[in-house]
Amino acid sequence: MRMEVTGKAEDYLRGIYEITQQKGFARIRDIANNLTVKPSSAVEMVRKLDRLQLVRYEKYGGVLLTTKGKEMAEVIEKRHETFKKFLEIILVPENVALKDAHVLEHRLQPKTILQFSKFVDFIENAQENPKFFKKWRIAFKKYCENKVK
Amino acid sequence: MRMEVTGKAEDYLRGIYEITQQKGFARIRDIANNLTVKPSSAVEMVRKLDRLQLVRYEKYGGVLLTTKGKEMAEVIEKRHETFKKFLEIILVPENVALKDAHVLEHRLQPKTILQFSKFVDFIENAQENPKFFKKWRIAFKKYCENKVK
DNA sequence: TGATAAAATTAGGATTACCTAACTCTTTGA
DNA sequence: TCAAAGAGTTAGGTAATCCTAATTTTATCA
Repeated sequence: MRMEVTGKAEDYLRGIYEITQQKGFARIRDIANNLTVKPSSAVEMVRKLDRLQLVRYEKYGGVLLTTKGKEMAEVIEKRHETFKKFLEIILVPENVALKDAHVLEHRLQPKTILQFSKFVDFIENAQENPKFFKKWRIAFKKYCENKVK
Repeated sequence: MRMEVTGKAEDYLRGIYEITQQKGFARIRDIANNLTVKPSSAVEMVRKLDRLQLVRYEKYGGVLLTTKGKEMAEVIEKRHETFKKFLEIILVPENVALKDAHVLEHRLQPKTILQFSKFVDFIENAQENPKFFKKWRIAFKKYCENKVK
C-alpha cells in the first residue's frame, strides 16, 4: 500500500480540522457525517492518516490532529476559502459553491492555485481603487442578469 | 459493470475528437499518446465508449465518433476552452494551464460551469466598454507583478 | 514473400475510495 | 448493574483507471 496524501485525504484532514475547532476532538461519527460517507469508510481513512502521522487515533477513541496534520489542514483550509470566495465572486449560489469549492481544490498545480488566490485578493482587497472594483462587480452582476440564459 | 460517462471518459472523448479533427479517425496509439496512458488502457476505455455507443470501434481498426459521441465531445471541448481561457485571464502560464484546464472540467455542477463561462465572456467580449476591461486586465497584471510572492 | 518491427489486445494485478452486513465495544438509563 | 441502543470495526465486495508482460495481428521492406 503506497502512502500518499491524496485529494481525499485532504478532504478528511479539513473535515477533522473543522470538527476539532468546534469541539476539541473528532469522533468517527462526526467525520463520517462531515464527509458524507459511512463510518466504515471514515475508519479506513483515519487509519491511513494515522499511519501518515497526520492524526493520532486509537480504536474506539477520539481522533486528534498531530502538529504536522494541523499545519497541513491549515494550508488546505486556506485554499478552500480561496475557492469559496472565488465562487462567490463569479456569483455561484452558495449551496452550489459549497460543494464545488471542494472539487476545485484538488490536483491543481501550485501556480494555478496561486493565481486563483491572487485574483481573489485583487478583487476583494483592491485598496488602491475601491470604486473601480465596486463598479466591476456591479457590472458583472448586471451582465449575468441580462444575458439570462 | 455500470455504464456511466465519467470524467475520464470525457477526457478520452475530447482526445478522440481532437485527433479526429486532424486526421479523420483515431488509432489506439494516437489516443494513448493524447491521454498519456499505455495503449492497453486506451483499448479498455475505447471498448467502454463503444458499449456506450459514443464511438464505433473494431478490433485492430480505427476509432470513429458516433453522432452522439461527437455532440458530447463538442460540449466537452467548449467547456475545456472556457477553462483554458479562464486560466489565461488569471495569468496562469500556458504549460500549467494546459494541464489544469483538464482538472477543472470534471465534477463541477452546471451552474458553476455556467458562471465560469459567463465570467470569461464578460472579460473577453465586453463590447460595452472595451477600455474598462483593458484597464482591468492591465491592473490585474500589475497587481500580480508587484506582489511578488 | 517472409522476417521483423510496430501496433493492438488480453490477462492478471494494483490503487483509491466507497459500500453492506455482521460483529464488537461502550454508554446509558431503568 | 445489565440489557438495549449507539458507536466503531472488520471482512469481503464493487467500480474506475491504470499498469506490465505476454500474445496476436498487421504493416513494412529487403
